[in-house]
Amino acid sequence: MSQITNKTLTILLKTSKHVQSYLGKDMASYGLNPTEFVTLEILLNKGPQTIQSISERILMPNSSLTYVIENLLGKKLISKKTNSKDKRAFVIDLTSSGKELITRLFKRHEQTIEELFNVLSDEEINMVASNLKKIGLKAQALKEK
Amino acid sequence: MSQITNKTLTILLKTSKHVQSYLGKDMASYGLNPTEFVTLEILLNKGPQTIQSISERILMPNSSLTYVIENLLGKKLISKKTNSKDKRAFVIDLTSSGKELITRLFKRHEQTIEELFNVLSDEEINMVASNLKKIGLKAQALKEK
DNA sequence: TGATATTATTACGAATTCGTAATAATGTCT
DNA sequence: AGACATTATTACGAATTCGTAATAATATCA
Repeated sequence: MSQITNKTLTILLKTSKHVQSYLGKDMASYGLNPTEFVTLEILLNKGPQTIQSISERILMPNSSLTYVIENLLGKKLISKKTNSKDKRAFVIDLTSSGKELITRLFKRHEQTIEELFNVLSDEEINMVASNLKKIGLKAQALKEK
Repeated sequence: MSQITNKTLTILLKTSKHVQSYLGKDMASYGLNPTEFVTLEILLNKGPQTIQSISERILMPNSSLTYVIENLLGKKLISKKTNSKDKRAFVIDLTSSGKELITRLFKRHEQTIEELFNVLSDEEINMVASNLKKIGLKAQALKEK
């Protein structure tokens, strides 16, 4: 039993690395690194967010995210405004050029992902997703205890 | 269609992060970081290796691996000897204390992984492994072209 | 043998991520 | 209001990883 779990773990981590490496290369051709890309993607699909909220979504400490936010601000792709409701937090949002960029790139990105997953049937994709999700939740639970 | 692939991609990357984070915490309690651990694991299970060979197995540039090797040498867990057959390459091997350590830790590590995967049946684990492998190979192929 | 390509390693600067502590605003409870 | 906990952010040093170029030994081949 431990043979297959260890092997599966290795495959999981390697696959993830290969995929990240491939997508990273794609994103680099847009002038963005993977973290910058997902940050913009979240702002596009989920709307304006606080830094804290983004950091939870992408599983990155907010101290690290600061660096990403600064770069995106430097590129004028996002804005950072004070929130009248809660003066502790800033609200991050896409600028118009940021929105234009990520909208365009996200379409290309989706095609890239489709190409990646077309080695599997829809049913297989769903099964992989649900099983991976179980493992992810277990890992999360184990870590916190 | 693109909905499920994008969602599955997110799950894959998140799961991988959760798992790495959990295992990383476990390894840190042994005084090793994940890269150091897998390096020792490879030496244990695959025998003595050149730096080049290790770097290919763990998908890390050898320029990065140098840093890892230096740390492991500093901890006296590995040795680095010249190879009479090919004077370009050094051969990395476990020291006796390194072998003792990784043998002990690997047993604990296997139990940890089993606990992680026991949310799935053996059949499901095998299915996840084979499907992920297909995606990994596709990503690798796409990246190289 | 001499020229050239290949392989393995190293050097090194830069990018990225992390962890811990400090700061400021807010919420809670008496 | 005052004491205390919580939340969001920032500061900052350190760890880790990457990419590119340089070096040295070896292999190949005319």
